[in-house]
Amino acid sequence: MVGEIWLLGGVTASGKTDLALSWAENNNAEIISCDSVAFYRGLDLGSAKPTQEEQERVPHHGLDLADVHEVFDVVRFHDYAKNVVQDIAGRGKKILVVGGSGFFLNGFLRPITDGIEISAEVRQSIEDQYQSKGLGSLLEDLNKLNPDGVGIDVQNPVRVIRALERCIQTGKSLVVLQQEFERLPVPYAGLCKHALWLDRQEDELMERIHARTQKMVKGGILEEAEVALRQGIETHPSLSVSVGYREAIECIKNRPKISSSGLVDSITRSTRQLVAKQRKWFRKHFPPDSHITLSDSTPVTDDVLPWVRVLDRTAGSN
RNA sequence: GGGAGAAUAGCUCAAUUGGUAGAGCACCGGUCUCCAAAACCGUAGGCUGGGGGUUCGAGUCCCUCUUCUCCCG
Repeated sequence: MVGEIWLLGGVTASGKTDLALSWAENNNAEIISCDSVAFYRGLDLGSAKPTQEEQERVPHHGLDLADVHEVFDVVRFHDYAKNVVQDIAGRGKKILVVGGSGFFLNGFLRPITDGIEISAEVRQSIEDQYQSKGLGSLLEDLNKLNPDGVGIDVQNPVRVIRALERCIQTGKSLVVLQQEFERLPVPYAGLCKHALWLDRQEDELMERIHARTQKMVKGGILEEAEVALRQGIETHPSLSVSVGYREAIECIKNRPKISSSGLVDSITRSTRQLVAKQRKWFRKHFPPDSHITLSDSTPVTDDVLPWVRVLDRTAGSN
C-alpha cells in the first residue's frame, strides 16, 4: 500500500472537526472518523457527529457503520479501515484519520490485536464459569496454564477473561502469546504516517465542553437515548455507559427526578473525566512533540501544525 | 417573638453505652493486544462550625456564640 496517512487525535471539544475539515480541503484529503461512538447509527448528538453539511464539504468514512445492539470493536473497525484506506490511497488522495478514541487510532501505528478468534463455546464457558464461580476460579485455571506467571492485572475481570480465553483457545501460554504478538507486522505498512493531537487552553475547553453539552441536551439527547434503548443499547457493554448516553439513560429511568440542568451537569462532569483520560493516553502513546494547544486568540494555520512523522518499527524490535 | 432539629473530607453521609475519625462520589496518579467514551488499581484529603466546661480521655455529655432548615404565632 502506498500513500499518506495523517492521524489527527485530540481531546473531546478541542476542535478536531473544524481543523480536520479545513485541513482536508487544503490538502486533498478524505476523512476517516475514528470515534468509537460515531461508528453507530443514531448516536449523533452524544458523539458530536459531523453534520450533513460538514460531511458534504469533505468525503467522510467511519460513520454509521453499525447498530447499537452490535459490537463494533477495534478488530471490526480496522478490517473496515484497511479497505477504506486502500480505496482513498488508490484515488491518489491523502487520508486524514480524525478522532479522540486513542485505542482505535493506535491500530494505525502498531499491532493492537493478535487475530486470535475465540470460539463461541470457549467464550461462553468462561463467561459461565465467571458468573457461577467468580474471578478466583478463572485465576486458578489461568495460573495452572501459566506456571511462569501471568503478568496481567489479576484484579481486572476483563483482563483475566481475555487472557484465559486465549490460553484455552490456542493451548499456548501467555508468555508465548506475548512473544508472538510482538512479532506481528506493523499495520498499514508502506504508508507514510504522520501524527498530531490537539488540546485546548483549559478555560476555553471548559467553556466548549459546557456549550457542547447544552447543545446535546437541547438538541434531544434524551430522545436519541430513548430510540437507542428500544434498539437494545443496554446490551452493549460500553455504549450504554458512554458519555452522554449513560446519563441520559439514567435520567429516563428516574424521571422526573433529574432536571435538565442536572443532566447537563452530569454529562459535563463525565466529559471532563474523559478529557483527562484522553490526555493521559495521548501523552503516553502519541509521539513526543506531536501535540499543540489551541486557543481562540492564536488561530493556527496548516504550516504551524507540529505533525510528527511516525517511522515503522521493524518487526520484533522495540 | 416562641419552639424543634442540624452543623464531621470539595459533595452526600457514617462513627457500637464517651476510647487513636470512616465510606461512596469528585479530584489527582497509574495499568491495559480485540467491550477502550470500557474495565481495573493506587495516593492524597478533616484542630469533627467558634469559644468554654466536665473527664485519664469528647465528633459523642454540659454551657455559650454563629449559621442553616423546619414548625407555631
